[in-house]
Amino acid sequence: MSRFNPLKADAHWQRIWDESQTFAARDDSPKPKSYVLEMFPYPSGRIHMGHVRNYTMGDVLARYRRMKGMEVLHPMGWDAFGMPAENAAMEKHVHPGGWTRQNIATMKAQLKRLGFALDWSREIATCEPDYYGQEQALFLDMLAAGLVYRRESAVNWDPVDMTVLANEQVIDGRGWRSGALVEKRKLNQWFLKITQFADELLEGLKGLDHWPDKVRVMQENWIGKSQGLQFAWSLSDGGSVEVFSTRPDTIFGASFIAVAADHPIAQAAAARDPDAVKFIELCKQGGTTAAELETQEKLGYDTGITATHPFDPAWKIPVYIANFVLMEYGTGAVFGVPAHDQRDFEFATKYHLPIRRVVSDGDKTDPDFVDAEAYSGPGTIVNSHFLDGMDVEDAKREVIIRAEAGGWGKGTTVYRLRDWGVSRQRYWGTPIPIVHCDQCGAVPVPRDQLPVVLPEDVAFDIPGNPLDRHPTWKHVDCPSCGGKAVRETDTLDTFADSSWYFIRFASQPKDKPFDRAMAEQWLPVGQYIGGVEHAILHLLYARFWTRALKHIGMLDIAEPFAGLFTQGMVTHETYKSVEGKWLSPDDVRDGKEIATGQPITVGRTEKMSKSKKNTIDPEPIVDQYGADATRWFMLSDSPPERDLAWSEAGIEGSWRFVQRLWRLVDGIEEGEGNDVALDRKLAQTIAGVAVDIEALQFNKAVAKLYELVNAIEKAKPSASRSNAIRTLVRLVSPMTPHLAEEAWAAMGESGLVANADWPSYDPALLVEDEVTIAVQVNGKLRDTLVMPKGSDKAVVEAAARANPNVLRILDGAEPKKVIVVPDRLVNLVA
RNA sequence: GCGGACGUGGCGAAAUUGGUAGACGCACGGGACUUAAAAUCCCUCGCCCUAUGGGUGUGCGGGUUCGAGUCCCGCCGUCCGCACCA
Repeated sequence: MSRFNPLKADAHWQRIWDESQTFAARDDSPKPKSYVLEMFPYPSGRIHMGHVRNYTMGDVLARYRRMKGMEVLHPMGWDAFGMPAENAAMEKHVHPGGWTRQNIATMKAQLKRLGFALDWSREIATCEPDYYGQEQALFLDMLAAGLVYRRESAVNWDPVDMTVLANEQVIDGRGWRSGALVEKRKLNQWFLKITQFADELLEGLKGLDHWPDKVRVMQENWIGKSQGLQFAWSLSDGGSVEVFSTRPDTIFGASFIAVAADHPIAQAAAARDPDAVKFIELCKQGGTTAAELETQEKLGYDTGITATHPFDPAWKIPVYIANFVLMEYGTGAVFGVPAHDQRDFEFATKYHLPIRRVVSDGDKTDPDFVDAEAYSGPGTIVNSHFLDGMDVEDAKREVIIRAEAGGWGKGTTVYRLRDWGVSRQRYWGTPIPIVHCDQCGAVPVPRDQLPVVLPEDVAFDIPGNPLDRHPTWKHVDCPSCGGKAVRETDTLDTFADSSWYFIRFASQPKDKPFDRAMAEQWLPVGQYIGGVEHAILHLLYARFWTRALKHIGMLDIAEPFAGLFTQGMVTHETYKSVEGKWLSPDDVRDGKEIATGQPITVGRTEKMSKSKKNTIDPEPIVDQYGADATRWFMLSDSPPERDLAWSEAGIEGSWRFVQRLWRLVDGIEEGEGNDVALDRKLAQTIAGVAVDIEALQFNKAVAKLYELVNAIEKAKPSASRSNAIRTLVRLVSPMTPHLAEEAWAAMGESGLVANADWPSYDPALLVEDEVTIAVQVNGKLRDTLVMPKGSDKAVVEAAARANPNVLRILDGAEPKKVIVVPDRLVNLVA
């Protein structure tokens, strides 16, 4: 009996798939279309296990859908712009383009070795002018439609990466890539008007039934919609201050106004009062991490100004500068209602401001609020003149109506979402197709001059943007007046590149970003698979970009990804030497460090990372075990949304299974006669595996296939058995495609198993004719009965009563009650 | 603090949505084959006990039910996201 040799088989079948263009998606196919997409990789150098897991899942689905008769678009490309290329350029003195293209070549070869059913004819790399040039065209389309603007703004400046970051890219006050503390700077920046779509993006989430709730909630929170009243208080210095509140119903509980440290009122106070300056400085020192915010005291500085209550000219409250008010949110000023907001409560307690109850808490209606913390729940409005007796929601409406009627306020919706700042002071990105002219201002590059190509001759010996200091590149004539002008030297945030690549996969004409009809044939992506780390950034930007294109009338697709699946990480044990240094799995054998023979300590199983040295390079694994065993392991054991712990034993197990499959095929004996039990098992497996793959529950599909293999191995030769083996080859082909092709050919089947149909079965076989019925006494299992399916209740009850175990336990007693669940169980209650 | 997910053998996990808990895999142990090893095959495998049986068992404490991993109430713990959001 032979062994399956992946070294030979993998390359052989990969070449055949390649040559016959097996997985090229046909645009003109009459079959129903299906778009399966995994998040395209950044070409960092080599693929890692996370890629293998991600792409294996998508591949199984793509291959399965092909077998089910669908025309599947399953493309691959490269998110090829970005900073690591520039860092490599600085460290290793290579060109970012050369470095990136070399990485792409390496990683493409690695992906090919895993036998993914990808349509490589549609491969795109975002760093090539035929891609980013079309992106520049889209940028200009958005500009023309008023979705792009430029303004000076305080931006998040990453001093290590020397570039601006979007709000989404600042995590706990630090750059998402560099981890450096982000500074505020004023710069002229290009913005995309994502806020114009805030409500659409929020509402659209409701229809995304095939997205994880977690991701929908995260996006919902990020968009952060609040409805309330924006209104003005007139001030004792003759001015006024605009505040925003979601609780206008508590307006009669106001006891102070608080403004942000960089609010104009604070600035004005600073101009006349040195103590105010000191306080503002203090505010700016405050940290922004979770822990710091939690412990940070609410501090205020009384400006001496008072504000007049809009409903009572005689009612004055003080105006404070406060460290907890953010200039970026709402109007940068709030009115404080200590009784019904915990933050205001703490502030009022510290500065001895009145705490007035205006919402009843159960029976408590007393205006003197003496509770230990603020009450923010529902209730009836009290101590509030004309609002008394209303519930909170009615009172909100009433105050808004009166404010609007009185002309001093307006019902408003405020979003946390900010416009998307896309300017990056980097070289390795899509050049922003704009020319700055002293006479004409910012002028779009004419369409016939696109793409604006990145110059190749750049140097990275000093920090900063090489485009900015390039001797010639930026100096051009103004497209409008012909006078001397300079190019925009900022490039687009690379998240722009990944915001529409899935459209370009569906349609990639030379002369435009995409063909509308062609793109609409494939879109939306039916199943998108990737890491949860993109839950906000990439997925929100892509949703926005798609809606922007719809708004412009370029594409009639509202949501780009109908189905989303976020897969778990691949993890591995961590090891430390006696000296406490991280050790790679390669340095460890039998609990000892190979180099020193010293015992090692096994740490937590964690996400594979270079810093903890617990990575496993997929390539040697594929060398040793082949693509199929590697793929099989990626699908086994752990549910795909959870983490998968890589282990030597696990991959060995997968390897054994691949060989077991091969032995079945290799040792196939044509038998006579039917084995109905095996026929049933086969039918159940065909049906069950299909359900599991469709639900992306690969671990369950794997378990069912093991069961079938166990059953076939135990079965005696019969026509059923040889049929089961032939069918098994098709069932495993999405997971272990090389072995399946090899087996398919060995069994004398024609064509490729990749083009075979998913097996069918007789539905009658799914119906068991015998069932095992549990026999319980007082809810405890005492025995089981095997009976014909659909047996009469009375018959089943009689059989249960006659059961020796039951007789012994009942000991002659008559059951008080008998529950018979047809085909499931009998419970005798004594 | 807010939001979300989760908690089942030594480990990864399953359990048709209230009906035989632990399918399937990994590991461990025993055996067969072999001069030996590898490979392969067979058996055992939640825990406890007086063992062809019985008790107990799905983070903890209650509850509903003939019957709870699943439903309800109250806790504890782990992970993830957001956060002075007005």
